[in-house]
Amino acid sequence: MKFDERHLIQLAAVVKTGGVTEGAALLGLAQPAVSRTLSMLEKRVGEPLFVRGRRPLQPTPLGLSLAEHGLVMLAASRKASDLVESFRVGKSGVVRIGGTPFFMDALIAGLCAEFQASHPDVRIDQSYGYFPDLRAALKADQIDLAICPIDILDEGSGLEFQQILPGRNVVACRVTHPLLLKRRPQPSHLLDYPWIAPPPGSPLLADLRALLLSFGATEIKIRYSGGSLMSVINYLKAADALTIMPHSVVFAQRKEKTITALPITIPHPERALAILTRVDAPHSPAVDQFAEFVRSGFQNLRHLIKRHEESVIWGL
Amino acid sequence: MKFDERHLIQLAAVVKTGGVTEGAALLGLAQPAVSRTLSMLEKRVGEPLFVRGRRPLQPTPLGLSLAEHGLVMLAASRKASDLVESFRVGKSGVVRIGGTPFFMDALIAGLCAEFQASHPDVRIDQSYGYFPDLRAALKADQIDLAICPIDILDEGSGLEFQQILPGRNVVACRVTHPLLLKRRPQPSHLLDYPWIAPPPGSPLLADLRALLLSFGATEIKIRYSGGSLMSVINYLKAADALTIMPHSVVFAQRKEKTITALPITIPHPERALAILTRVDAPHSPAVDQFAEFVRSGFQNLRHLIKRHEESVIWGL
DNA sequence: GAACTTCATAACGATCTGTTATACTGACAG
DNA sequence: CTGTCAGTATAACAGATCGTTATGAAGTTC
Repeated sequence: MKFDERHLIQLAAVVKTGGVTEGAALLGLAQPAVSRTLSMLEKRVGEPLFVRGRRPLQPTPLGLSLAEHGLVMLAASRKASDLVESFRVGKSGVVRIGGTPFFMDALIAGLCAEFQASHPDVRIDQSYGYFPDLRAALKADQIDLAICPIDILDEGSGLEFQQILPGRNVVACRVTHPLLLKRRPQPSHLLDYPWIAPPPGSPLLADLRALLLSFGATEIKIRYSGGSLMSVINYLKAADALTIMPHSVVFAQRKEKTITALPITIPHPERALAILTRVDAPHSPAVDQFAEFVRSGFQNLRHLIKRHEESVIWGL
Repeated sequence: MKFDERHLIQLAAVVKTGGVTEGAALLGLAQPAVSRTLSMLEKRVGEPLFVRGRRPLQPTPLGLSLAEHGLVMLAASRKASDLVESFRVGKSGVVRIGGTPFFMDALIAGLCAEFQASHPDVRIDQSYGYFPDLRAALKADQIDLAICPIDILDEGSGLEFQQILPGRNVVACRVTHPLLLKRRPQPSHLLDYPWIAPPPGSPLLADLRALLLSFGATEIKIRYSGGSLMSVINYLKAADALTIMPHSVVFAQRKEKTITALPITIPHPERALAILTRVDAPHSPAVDQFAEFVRSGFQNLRHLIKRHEESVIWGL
């Protein structure tokens, strides 16, 4: 006995509403269509599904049981419809993002949480990597979106770059670092302290090498490397070490009052934080929504940084 | 976005099996039918449901989510089919039985349990009543089956009677009753003990009156009445009282060694225990199965009683 | 018992389904 | 690189089914 699922749904509607006419209305059908379905079902099943001549229409036990299954289908069908609707406006789906560890940990994770306040049914799968990996992952359709610093000369055939934050590095240290007591710390002083190197593969690592060499270091004294942001921060909290970090990452930690940036200007890398997407990516509303959210989030961040620095200047 | 449920089921089958061809086979369809459904779905939804050119066919997140709903429907559909199959052979459904209290309590309840060992999905709704109520309940389609003693002259227009046990009453007492010590108790002795009367409405009540009067009682000394079987048994356990009961009911209690029948013959009532059904009752396999089970159960009981009495005689 | 509501049936056009036949595409081997 | 192979998409068609309107039958209510 194989059923047409639609028939069971019609049965369920009739049982639920207690009448053929009402059941038909519930499904947006004309009454005779449903009536015919019921007759057909009873003939196929060979058992009465309703007690005839009773109003409100009373189902037999078998009719009732069958209707329950129909109701399950009706609910599933409705859910499927809702799913597509919410997917269309970006309210459901999956967003697979990849990015460099520091940015992800310091900035993106929090943004994800904020995003899901308004998009609770969007799942976010996060992964880590540096530009070459991320580019490959994008092209292999393993991620929808990459957030990473790119050199202005990086070529991304088939990729779209959207710059969201200018590249700007600072030297980070704990808030009790002795160098912060000097009115105008000199680059040469920096070489007196142990250094933490960013993980291999990070563009920051190259920045650090260039920086230290420009300060006249003959050899680079690395005490610790390879840790994630949390490791680096915890290390910094416990020692007068120094490291190089994107300004925005240090800025995002300002509330914690554990690390800060030395008031010393170092060269801008020719680089910018960007959102990378495939130009031929399959359209996904949730991804679009998330990307837009990240863009506006970083725009706010830029303003915050600007105001923060102005207040510091005025505060001087 | 309204879906044809069948389409979602086809989608689910394809996702589940990992291929259009296999999915079609799972549903007993040709491959092009399913292929067309998928194209149509993608066009309607406006989003890709599968990553093209991948084998095994890989669904997009949206495709996967939709397929899950389809799977729910497929499962519900299968369950509905199974339900009808099991209903057809009487393995599921509802059986509404009514009967006289003593028989129901002593014999039928246990039979119900035995029946459900082989028919676990059949629900049994039990209610109590005497012949007039049961006949009315049958005609009003409130019960499917009545089990009660009927007078041979009861007319049951529109009802079918199936006799399952001849009428035979005994005088019941506790196993320690003093009358059991007498070799051949005389009817007159019976009047020396207090009597329990069956509930009003029970045909046993009339039997009791007739019996006592035939023994020469001028007035009927009733000490207790109206209780269910359990009450009567518990009363009997605690006093040297007597009562009248169907032999089968006393017999069913033999294992308990609490009550027994006095070895004294009393007149057969012109009555028999029967299964009553409406002749125009809607066909219900579960009811048929149950009725057949009850019939065979009582046939066994008859044999048991016969063998038991033979052994008692040989034992003498 | 009359008015009213609800359900069943009939007839019909449009749609959709499932089929077979066939062309296309990606995967794999030599 | 190319031929083969399995799997998928497309085309065309016959038949079933759906949903509709119109109308008759049955039941409920006052």
